[in-house]
Amino acid sequence: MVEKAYHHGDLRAALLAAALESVEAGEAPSMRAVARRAGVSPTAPYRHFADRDALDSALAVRGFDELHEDLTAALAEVPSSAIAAETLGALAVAYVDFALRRPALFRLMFGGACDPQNSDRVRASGQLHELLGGVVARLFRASDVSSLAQSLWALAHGLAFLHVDGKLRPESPSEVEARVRASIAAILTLIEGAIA
Amino acid sequence: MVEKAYHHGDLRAALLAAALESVEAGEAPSMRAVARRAGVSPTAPYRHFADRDALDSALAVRGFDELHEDLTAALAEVPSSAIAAETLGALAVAYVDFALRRPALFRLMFGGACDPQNSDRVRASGQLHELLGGVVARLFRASDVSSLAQSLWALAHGLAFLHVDGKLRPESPSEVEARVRASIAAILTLIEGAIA
DNA sequence: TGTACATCAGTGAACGCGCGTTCACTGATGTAC
DNA sequence: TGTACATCAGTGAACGCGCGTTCACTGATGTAC
Repeated sequence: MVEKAYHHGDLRAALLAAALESVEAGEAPSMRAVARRAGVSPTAPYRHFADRDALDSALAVRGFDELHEDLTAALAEVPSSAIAAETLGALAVAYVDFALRRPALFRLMFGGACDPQNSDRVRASGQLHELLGGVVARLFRASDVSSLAQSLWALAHGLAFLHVDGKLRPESPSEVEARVRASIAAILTLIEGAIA
Repeated sequence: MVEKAYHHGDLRAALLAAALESVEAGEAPSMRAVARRAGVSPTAPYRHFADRDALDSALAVRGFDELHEDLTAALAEVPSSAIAAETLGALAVAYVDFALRRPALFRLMFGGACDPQNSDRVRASGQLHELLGGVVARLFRASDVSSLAQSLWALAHGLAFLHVDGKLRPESPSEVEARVRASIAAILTLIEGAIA
């Protein structure tokens, strides 16, 4: 699986991949565990990540980037003539879907345990802010757009977390998917009714 | 601070209190750390908790119980003539408030890391389900109440988590409080408009 | 094309740490007579 | 009330573990001449 050579080629990428496997397997992505998984000596990661925190941050950044891509892709599939509910629904579904596909990564991104100073991380999560804020601003010309954007993000975020944590009635993946859509529809329909 | 005596009196309670301090201080509530904080030998906790997991679960149960109390209290202060938005707003504010006052406990409760089999824990989080479901059922006579309840819970939960994780623009505690109210109001007003 | 050397990526031994958990123990408490 | 004894809560030494991190190292790569 791992190309064995003294110089690995792209160990940094391999380590990140290993860390992702680690984290999705429910293990903490420790420096040593990640090195082990990548088939490399325990201290090799230090050539690519200053310390444990840097590894965590790099993982989180990757998560934010992927989530951003997913949301962008979801947005691209919505026809520009779509009403707000359709657009927001698509975004929310993509958001929850990401969390369900990558539960541990999602938790790591939002777990808050690791340092919020890391600049890449700030940038990556900032992109999310912009994307969401932009969409809401485009859809609603209300005065307090930021508060509405916050609420909508929170709705998707809460659905994601509750499902990831299994705090809702246990269901099969496809049922979960359907339920999420139903929940989103429930609120979005009400909102649409008020706006239209 | 700690009454020094061979027989402690209520070491279990003291350990739980120490664990809460631990967790709110940002440390992991390890068996040893908790014992240390309670001024007791490293193995004393084993008289009261089978293992590390039992400690975690006990903490989570306590968290769920406290949150349930907070929500019940918030509900009691809402006049019975209140419209849905007022009732739900009060609940959501109490929910977010709990998360902000006890961020680490909140994360522990919903972090999902520890075992979901624990029966006390299932009971404690079940009580939350009932409370929320009951309120929503009372307020709305809609057909799919469970999906709506889920959405509303998710909204509060998402707001709580985003604030706890500092994913929203950093703000002073009082500003956070105001913003939460504003966000809730933003959506609830729309819902009210659709229903009234 | 060939050699000398600097650079750099990965090694492996070693450190000290806090952890969870076990064990045989001991001191305090409470109950039976 | 007083003594004997069972019960139980807390002790402290000890174990093995994986971790983060350091260090001096070595083998591969690439560049200058």
